[in-house]
Formats: sequence, structure tokens, C-alpha cells
Amino acid sequence: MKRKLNRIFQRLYSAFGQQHWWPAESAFEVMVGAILTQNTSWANVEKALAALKEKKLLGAGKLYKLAPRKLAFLIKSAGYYNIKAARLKNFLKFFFDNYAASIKTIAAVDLAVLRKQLLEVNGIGQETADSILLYALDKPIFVVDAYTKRILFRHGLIKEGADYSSVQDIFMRNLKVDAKLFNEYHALLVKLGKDYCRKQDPKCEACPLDGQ
DNA sequence: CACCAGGCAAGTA
DNA sequence: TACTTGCATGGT
Repeated sequence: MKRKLNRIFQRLYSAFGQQHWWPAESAFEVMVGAILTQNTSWANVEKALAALKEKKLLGAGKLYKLAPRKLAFLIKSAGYYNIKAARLKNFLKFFFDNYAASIKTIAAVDLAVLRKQLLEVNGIGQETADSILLYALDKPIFVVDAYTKRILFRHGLIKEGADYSSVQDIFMRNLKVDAKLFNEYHALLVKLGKDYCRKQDPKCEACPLDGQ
């Protein structure tokens, strides 16, 4: 498995190059984006983030004070806006209550400890927690998403419907535990998923992973 | 028109 | 534990 995973990474990197993830201007923006992108296209999330920036509200304090209805309205384009507004509030309360909304403070917390805490926040599941840990706080944890599972399934590396932890373990146990590597690898899988491994065309034509 | 997108929680059996 | 359903906009 180590060989397969490393070969896949090399193929993807050769085909697509560095992805420069996460696309955001700050760690806090990554956290907000991680919640907004739940089951939602990134293009729609970008509109929501732009709306918050335009109003100069993309900061922990500003967002926490903002009325839930107003927040929901501003992130409307990201879909599920009522529930996402509530989830952002839940996360912000956690961030203020435990870490005074300080990125430096929260980033100093042990990976396993913080992951457990994040999962206790209503609205933050495994993928969102791991996205925050890896892309906002630079912690070495592998992010698994729908693309990851689909790609691994289509290439015969996992069974259909494999659960999150089992897929995550495949990467964590067979790759060097390195935030930089995990960052690039997940981003490359998303790139492949978007461009070649769509749900609608199961044939994955011209997939860079096929052939020799 | 139908289907999908960088999930999650709550309800049911 | 293993399904099912609600949440919602915007692009293809």
C-alpha cells in the first residue's frame, strides 16, 4: 500500500503540480470556509466569504457578535444557511470560551486533544475538524472527503462505503506523517476528483492515474 | 428538467 | 451499529 499511495501522489503531483491549499488569506478564514463548504461547491462558498469580507465581518469577534439572522443572510449563497450560521456560532463560542479566539493559542494544543474537542462542537464532524487541524493549524492529520473515497474505490483500494476512519488510517499508516505532504495530497485528490473523477462520468476518461 | 457539490446531526429500527 | 432524512444555493 505504501508504494501505491506514493505512486498515486507522484502521478498527481506530476500532472497537476502544487495546489497551494487552503485557498484563504488567514487561518480564521480557513476555519469559516471549512464549515461553509460542507456538502457544498467551493464556488458557492467563495461568494459567501466575499460577502463577509465586503462587510468587513470576517473576524472572530465580528462574526460572534453578528445576529444569527444577519449571518445567515450573508452566507446564503453557500446553502444550508440557517444551519451553517448556527454551526459557525457554535464554533465561535468554542473558540472564544476555550482559546480567547487566538489562533496562536489554539495552534499550540496537542493534535489528538484538539481533534476530540472540535468533534464535540455541534456542526463539526470529522472532515471539518481535520480540515481545520491541517489547513488552519498545520497539524499532521489526513483529510478524507467524498472525492477521496470515490477515487480510492474506483481504483480498487477500498470497498464501497468504507467509513471515514478506515480510509484515513490507510493514509496515516502508510505515508510519512507530515502536514506538508498531507496538505498537498488531499488537495491533489480534490483536483483529480473535480476534473476527472466526477460522479456523473464513472469512466474517468484521461485519468492521470490510469495507464502505466 | 435532474443531478451534483471539498457533511453533519437527529431520528428510526 | 446501520440506514434514512432534512438542510438549500447555484452551476452543469
